[in-house]
Amino acid sequence: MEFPFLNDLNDSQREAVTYTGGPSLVIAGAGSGKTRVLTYKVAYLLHTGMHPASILALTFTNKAAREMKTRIGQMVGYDTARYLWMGTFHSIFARILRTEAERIGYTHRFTIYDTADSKSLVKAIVKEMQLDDKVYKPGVVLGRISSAKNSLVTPQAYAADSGLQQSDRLAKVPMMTEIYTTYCARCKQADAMDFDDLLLQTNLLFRDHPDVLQKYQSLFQYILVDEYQDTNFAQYLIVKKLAERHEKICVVGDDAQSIYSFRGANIDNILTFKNTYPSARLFKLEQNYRSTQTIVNAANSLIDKNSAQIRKTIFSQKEKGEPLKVTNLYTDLEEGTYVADTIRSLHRRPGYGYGEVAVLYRTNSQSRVLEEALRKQGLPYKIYGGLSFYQRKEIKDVVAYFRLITNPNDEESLKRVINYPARGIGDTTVGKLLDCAHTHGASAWDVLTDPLKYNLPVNAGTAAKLAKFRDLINALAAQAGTLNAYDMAQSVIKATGFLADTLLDRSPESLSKQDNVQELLKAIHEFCENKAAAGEDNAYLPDYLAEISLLTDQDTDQADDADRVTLMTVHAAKGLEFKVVFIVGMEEELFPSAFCMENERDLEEERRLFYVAITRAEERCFISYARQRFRNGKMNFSNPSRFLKDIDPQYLDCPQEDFHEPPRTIGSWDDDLDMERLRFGHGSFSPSGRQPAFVPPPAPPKRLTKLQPAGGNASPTPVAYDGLPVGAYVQHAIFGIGKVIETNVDNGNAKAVIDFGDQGQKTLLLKFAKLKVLK
DNA sequence: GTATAAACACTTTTT
DNA sequence: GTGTTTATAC
Repeated sequence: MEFPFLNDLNDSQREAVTYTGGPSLVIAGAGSGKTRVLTYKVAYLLHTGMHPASILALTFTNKAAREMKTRIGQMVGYDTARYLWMGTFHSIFARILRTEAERIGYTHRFTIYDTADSKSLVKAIVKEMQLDDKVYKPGVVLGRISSAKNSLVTPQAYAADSGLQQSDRLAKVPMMTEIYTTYCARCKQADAMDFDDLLLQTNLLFRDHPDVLQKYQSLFQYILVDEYQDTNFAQYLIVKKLAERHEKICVVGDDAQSIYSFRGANIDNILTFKNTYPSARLFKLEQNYRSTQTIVNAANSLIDKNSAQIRKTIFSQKEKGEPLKVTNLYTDLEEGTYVADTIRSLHRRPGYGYGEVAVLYRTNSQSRVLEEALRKQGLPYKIYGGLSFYQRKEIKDVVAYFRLITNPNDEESLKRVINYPARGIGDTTVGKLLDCAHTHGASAWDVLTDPLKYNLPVNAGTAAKLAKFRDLINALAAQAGTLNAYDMAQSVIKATGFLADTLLDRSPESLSKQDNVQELLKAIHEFCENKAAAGEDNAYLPDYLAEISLLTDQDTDQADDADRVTLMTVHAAKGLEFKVVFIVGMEEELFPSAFCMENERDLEEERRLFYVAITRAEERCFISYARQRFRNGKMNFSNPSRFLKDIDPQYLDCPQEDFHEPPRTIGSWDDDLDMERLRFGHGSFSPSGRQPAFVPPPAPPKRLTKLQPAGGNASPTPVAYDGLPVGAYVQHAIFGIGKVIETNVDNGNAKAVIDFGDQGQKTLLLKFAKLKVLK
């Protein structure tokens, strides 16, 4: 029987889908139908008679896996699709690790530490070792541990590596080896793996247990990897080992969209795929179905400035489209107003619903001003990023109980809940407990189980409190084998006193906590029902935990189909598309980020990030930058991003200035003037969205002639106005060009009467008006 | 052992 | 400007 779906594909897509002879690399340009190729390829493999359980398809997000699974299910039937090994790297290998856990000294119920747990553990270790946590910053230390794990460097290897040792000495953190060693020992003691362990331990498992490797090698007849440009060394090696036998592997990705190197992703994996698999075929998907020709061409001209890449010619056959509009604003606040105004004006046209619009920024902190600007004008929006559901304190607390019940050795969970709700077990006692455990090489739970054996130095009252807590957890653990996850969850929040504690007060925070916990219970209920519906007997607490510990905010987004503007970071936007895209904050030290400007490699990644941002747009792309911006509580002055110069100007619409002007010096006279303009100018110029959307913003301050002395301290001294002679021509942002009729000082404020021709005569306060004097 | 205030630090973050 | 952590008093 002929595979019925081939007609849905273009030539290059079809070639990529039907080639199953050996390793293949599919370079999928932005918007070129990458997911389509992956899903069709899986369907095609099934069509050729391959069993679903012998296909391994790896993605980076649960969402991607879920969507692909759904689409394949629609093509070949859910009863087939459900047997596919399709999921994130982490979830697939967590599953394999649970099966094989005993081989590497873990139990199948091991806990997965999230980043907060890992950080807390590092912090505790640094403190115990009496090191300065200003020097050994937990985040930095964890980063080094994470890179080590992603490069498959175990603590022993770390100690033996002179390069790493020297690097640590240079970074003034010579105790890294000891911290790393202790960190791993503690995780093991707690029967816990962090995110990186899921990949590292899989590698160790395959390295040290050839029979296990062989088992999975023969199980997986075909391996597919999505977003291959984002794989790190640990992922690369797992895939390589698994594929070693049949070399039936297809990886899909786009080197131009590699933006996760800070998480260990190595772009070389995709760039040098041919070295790993010399017989590999290369397929390029170069037709972009998403964006206008102008957007595609602009993005091409940008990415062309990068040196490390696989050359390709992305093209679009859609309409030519409008140029990318670049806009210069004075301040971040005005940028917000500009975005809101433009969205509103677009929205008046049919086909431009709010849901078609996204505002993308480099850092989450930029969202505030934008949010306020949109809210001020009553525009509906949704923000991605920030605290996810599972990172909220109350949820983490409840989940910590679940974790502790499932795995009492889970020290991070124990620390979290042993005194929450308050049971009179304070820091001192917990400190003694942990200290005692660590000196005896036991887990905290071991000590709790038999305090006398370990000589825990506490008085009788404290000992009783500890015993009570221990009995509570034990009692719940005993129930966990018989009750399903939902019944258990209810039992937990009652028995632990959690419910009573949150119900106690009626403060708004407490009410919101209750809501969130109810939400959690609802989710657990759904989980149990789904399992029951599928006829599976794995709806117990550990099963639920195994599922959620690898879930993140991306997965919890409510089916929110309300028509809202989307606000998110460029990173979060990867893989998405919008009719209209705003890219804001295109400024030096922000985009590219100040942290990425030192070496060319990082800079190229930032350029790819900009590329990702532009290629999210289907029809219109608006790029803006501000001259000054609040950052970290301070006002900062900035220059336009160097990346703006990388785009071929023929695709841009930027009338008001070129961004080739030399860098401005901070604290110059101009900037003082700017500060003044910001403070006063704002109220008169960005009122409630009166400004028409496409009015060119005021000219850059650089070209301003002095209109008033830099008496910025707002003293009541009369302000001179000798810089503005009667008869001079000036330009105003809204009224246009006008002639000065007269100037005067009224109540210490310099004023000018200006004739704007058909706009009429206006009396303007010079300190409010942004006037450009024309020569 | 717990509640307050000052001190602090702050890119991006698929898991 | 915001949220988190640590120091201090209760």
